[in-house]
Amino acid sequence: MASRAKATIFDIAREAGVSKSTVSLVLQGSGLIRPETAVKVRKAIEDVGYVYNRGAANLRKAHSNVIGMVINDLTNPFFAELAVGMERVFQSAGIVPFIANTAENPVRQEEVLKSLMEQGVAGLIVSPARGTTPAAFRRLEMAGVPIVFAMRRLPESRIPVITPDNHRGAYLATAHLIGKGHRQLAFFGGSSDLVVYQERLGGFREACETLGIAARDALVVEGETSRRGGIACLETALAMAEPPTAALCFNDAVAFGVMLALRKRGLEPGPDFAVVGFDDVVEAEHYMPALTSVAVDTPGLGERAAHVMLKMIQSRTTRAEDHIGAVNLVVRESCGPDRRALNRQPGKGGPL
Amino acid sequence: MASRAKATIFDIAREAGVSKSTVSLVLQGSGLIRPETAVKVRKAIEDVGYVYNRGAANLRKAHSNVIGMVINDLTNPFFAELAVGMERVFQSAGIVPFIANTAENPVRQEEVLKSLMEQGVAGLIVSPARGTTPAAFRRLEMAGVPIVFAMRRLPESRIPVITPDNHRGAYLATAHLIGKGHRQLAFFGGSSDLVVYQERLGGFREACETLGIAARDALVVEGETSRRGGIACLETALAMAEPPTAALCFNDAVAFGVMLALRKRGLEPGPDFAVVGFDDVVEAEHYMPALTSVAVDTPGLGERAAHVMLKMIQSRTTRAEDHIGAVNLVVRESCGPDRRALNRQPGKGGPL
DNA sequence: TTGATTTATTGGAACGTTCCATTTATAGCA
DNA sequence: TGCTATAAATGGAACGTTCCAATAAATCAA
Repeated sequence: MASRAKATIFDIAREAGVSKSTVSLVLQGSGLIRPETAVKVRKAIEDVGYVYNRGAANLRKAHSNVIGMVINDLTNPFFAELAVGMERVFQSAGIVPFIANTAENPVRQEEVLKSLMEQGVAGLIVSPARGTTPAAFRRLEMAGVPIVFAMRRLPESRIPVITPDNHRGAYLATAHLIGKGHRQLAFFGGSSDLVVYQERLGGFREACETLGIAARDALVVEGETSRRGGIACLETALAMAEPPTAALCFNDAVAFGVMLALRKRGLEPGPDFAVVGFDDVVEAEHYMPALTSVAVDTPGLGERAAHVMLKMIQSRTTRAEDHIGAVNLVVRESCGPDRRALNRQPGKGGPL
Repeated sequence: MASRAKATIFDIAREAGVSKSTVSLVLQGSGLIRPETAVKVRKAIEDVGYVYNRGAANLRKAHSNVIGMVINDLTNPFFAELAVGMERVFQSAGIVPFIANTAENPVRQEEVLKSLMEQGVAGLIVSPARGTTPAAFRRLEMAGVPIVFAMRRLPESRIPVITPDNHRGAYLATAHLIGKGHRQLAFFGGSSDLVVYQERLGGFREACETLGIAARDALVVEGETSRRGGIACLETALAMAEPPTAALCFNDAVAFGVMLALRKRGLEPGPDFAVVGFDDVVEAEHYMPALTSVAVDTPGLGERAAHVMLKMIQSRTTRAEDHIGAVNLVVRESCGPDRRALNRQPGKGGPL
């Protein structure tokens, strides 16, 4: 049974009493071969325990069907959701995407990209690691490999991008906070080396300006994009002379951290301090209290990215349009009105 | 610059004025070539924008350096942690593991496995999808591909397994609950088609028997292994005539769901109903209240699995020993003593 | 100087496919 | 029956590497 040397189409050919070419045709489902012959060959394939050697085939065909997905942080459930969306569409196209993690490390990313290239990928969907330079993709671009960026863009690069409307999302969330009566706002987490950060912060700032919040009342605290970062941000903010009463967080992880830190101080997220997240990961809904967050339809973006990729491969081009995904604010329990605002106008009513 | 046809070692050879064989030697870092020649060749490699064709090489060498990781649920942060651990060791071995997701679907798993085989993987680390039959791996085994199962085992299979000591973990957790004075215990979530479930449930049962809990006071509620499953389990349990006062959950996700459902009913996890999780994912510590859970050192298991894999590849064997990882109970805030027990013996003291 | 050794380099065959150009078999038609 | 048109099957070359055996160049011993 356990034949030592692996079987090739020649073995199948001998077994079935046909030529290697016939076997190859059968393997590719060509309509040129007689049905009975095909049956015979397929039986032989089973019998010898054949496994197709895609490497050898690619050598001749010059294009694989491997699509790589390069992700900067597998640990963030957000990216898992993205991956799931992509897989849905690739699966129905009969292709299996391979995922590789760069752990937010540009050096590691270089290795991953190199490995994927050597493997002869047909295309790449990438959420670039922080600090990536456009040079990292020059090789790929020269080789004509289709690439699409998901969720993150590089400062100056002509590679197509699929991303949510970060600016608008931040604007919506901030407007909501202001509408609740908050006048001292904060933006928590993230740092300016991320384009996404600039976009979200931009939306926050624009909302503040447009809706009459003085610049000095819009506090910006940079920090890690994690629970821990959120905790740190809140500590910093509450230590100030005129602390904010509400915060828009760079992402949900930061928001969770903020809520945690509030609780630790005996404050209740929502009534005592309003917090809004960004991304609306599944946990947001299940948190206590449930987190108000900007929903970006992550799996949907994954699907989009996959479709664009498929189209690029099919039309053998390396260019495509950017896609800016719609966002919407999902209001839950984590942001009540400003208490002081309520005191000022006692008749103004309840939480909604 | 953007040469249409991709460069081969022949192009390099021409550029550098040497033979293809010399180029090949340089590529492999052979000590046989004169340093100056090597330099010349390496320059040519840069100049022509060469990318190594691993497929072609494997055709000759018959063993790739690709290792695949097949995961049943990318969405569960638990598996991301496992992946991270593995990547640590593979990275230092200079190899890039490719991750593929089966979404707990045996059919999808079949496709993934097939694709990986065709790609000529050197080895596979697999957390099999629920309902996998040993037959799914026969092909791989016949081909002599080293396989390691991580976290889950198949009922009857000689493939080596890396798994935490589920039985012991469940025993410890249950004993802890009983030590707190609980007499009506429940086991929430999971279903018996999972070997892991049987192991954990086994530990629970053994602790109950050994420590004097009657079988009729040990309630078992099967359910999804997710937050939602946890919510459902709690509802079911509390609807009973003599509801439990504490539960060991199949995993942390179930535990989170249980805590959520408790809160929804106005009960406080810990004081009103003790809950213990399993796996100790990072969120457990950050939850409110922090979840008591059985820590299994997931990244450590990932590292173990990777090491075993490397060793198998190196010694070209397909056999290895199982590894049962140590576990320990991390006590946090989610399980107080049974209130009724306190009432019975008021002097018995505080939560610990 | 010559032959024996060592050091660097090279050509050719092989790996397992695909695809093109042929060949062979089958059927259709006058 | 012979001839063409169609269908089915085939052999050979090519894809980009690696590895072995062989050659060429440099060094050494006598």
